[in-house]
Amino acid sequence: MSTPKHVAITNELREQCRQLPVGSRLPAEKELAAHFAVSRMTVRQALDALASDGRVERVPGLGTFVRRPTVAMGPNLTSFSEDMRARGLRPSSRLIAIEEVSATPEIALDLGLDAGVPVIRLERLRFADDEPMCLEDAYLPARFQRILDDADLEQSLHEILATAGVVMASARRLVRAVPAPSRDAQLLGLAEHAPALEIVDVFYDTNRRPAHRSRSRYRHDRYEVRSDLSRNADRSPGGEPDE
Amino acid sequence: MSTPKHVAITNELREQCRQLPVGSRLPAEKELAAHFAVSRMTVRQALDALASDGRVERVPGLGTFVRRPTVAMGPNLTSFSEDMRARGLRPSSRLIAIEEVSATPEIALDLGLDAGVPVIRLERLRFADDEPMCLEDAYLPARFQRILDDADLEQSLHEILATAGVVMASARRLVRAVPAPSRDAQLLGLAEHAPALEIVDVFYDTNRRPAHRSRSRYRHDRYEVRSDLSRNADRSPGGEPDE
DNA sequence: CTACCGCTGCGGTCTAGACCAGTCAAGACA
DNA sequence: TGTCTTGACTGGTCTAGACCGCAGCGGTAG
Repeated sequence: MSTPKHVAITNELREQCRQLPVGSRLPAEKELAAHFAVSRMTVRQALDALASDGRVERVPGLGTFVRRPTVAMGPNLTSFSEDMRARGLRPSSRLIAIEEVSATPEIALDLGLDAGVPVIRLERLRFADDEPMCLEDAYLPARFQRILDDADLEQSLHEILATAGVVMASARRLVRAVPAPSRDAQLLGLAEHAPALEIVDVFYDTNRRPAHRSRSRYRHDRYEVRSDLSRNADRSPGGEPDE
Repeated sequence: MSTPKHVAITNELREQCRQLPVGSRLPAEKELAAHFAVSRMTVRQALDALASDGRVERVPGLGTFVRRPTVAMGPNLTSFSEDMRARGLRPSSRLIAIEEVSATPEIALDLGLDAGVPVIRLERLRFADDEPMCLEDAYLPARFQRILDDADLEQSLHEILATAGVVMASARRLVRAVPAPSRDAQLLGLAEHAPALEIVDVFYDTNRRPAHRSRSRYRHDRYEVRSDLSRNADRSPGGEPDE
């Protein structure tokens, strides 16, 4: 048994959540424990993971409920695929390149690696409703090689990694405007020297380890970033886990 | 006992982490369990919480170590002046226009007014260390007329309003890339048709009333937006999971 | 001296119970 | 009819063990 039971159960339940309607109740912990033939504590570990991912909401005395509304942008971390679906568009991708390259100092810094070590580079043209939306240039640590080897890289990278137990929990984001290089403009269907919205994300997994660094150039006429700001953006050290 | 043991232990250990040097090792789980007179699972629950907060790093076979506190500031609302100072630059402004105009439908919607009512329009060229940084086109409800009459509009608008008791508490932000119109490019010192980073903010005061709507076009080569994303950016009201 | 091997201590996982507090509906009582 | 009690749920907390794989150390064999 290479993967821990609670990880397997987490994945199994995550898949079920995807298919269940929002708001529906999951089986009780005892029932899940019986169904998976494990102890209740193990089921709870899986449910805790789903709850901290925001996919599920646990209500004492009532049950555990599917919570899909992962709604809008704002301070919420979303993958391209989630983002597009939230905007009512159908995401798809075309793989342009996948290769092993040496990490540049910048990439190495973002991924917490030494410069020059091998990393995986992934270039994808991403579509929304079959229209080009952005060109993505992504880098991942070489330790994900096996995961990516078995995966369909025209699917959501975040879902591929999540299935392998690597869940993105936070990200550092940089947004700027750049003139689209002519190759990018051509791929995106833009005029020469049209502006592009460049977003550089460094994603961290649940262990606070950098797991994915991407630079995406979006069509300026098809994409904008929404966010909400507030004066008191502070996380409290208080005991209450919610709110 | 009103607070669960694992919460109390979490708080106790968090305090200890603050005082211990970064990188130092915490006592082993067994020792902590003995010290707090609880089971090891309870200690683990506390340590899991600290680990997911990033205050502690757990290394199998070695121990649990204090991590450097991660700053991870959320999306903070800042005025242009605060923003520039935070980047180590000296903010200044040149007032280009102040006038009373009729609200367009878009402006009226953002400010919660009826289309056509008079609003105050303010156009300012904003500098950082005396170099052009952005061109701001701002709209405010006419009720602020008297406040603005007495103010030096080359200072921070947010500070002027705060002095009059109108404090900005939250904002909705839109970020996109646009080709700079030639007049804007000229004022900003950009080449014709260079990209600009356009940020549209609608600021709300402490009463959740819209108070200020601005569209700023930033030089793409001098400005970028940084932000932190996380998976759990909960929404406030008591939205129950049932339909 | 080096290479290997086993020991010990560490966190990671897992179990099979237990009791608590909250929710809610059904039944008992006024 | 209306209110109260009861009990059968739920998830929340907690225990006292167990075995695993990994890291580091020290001793031993080459």
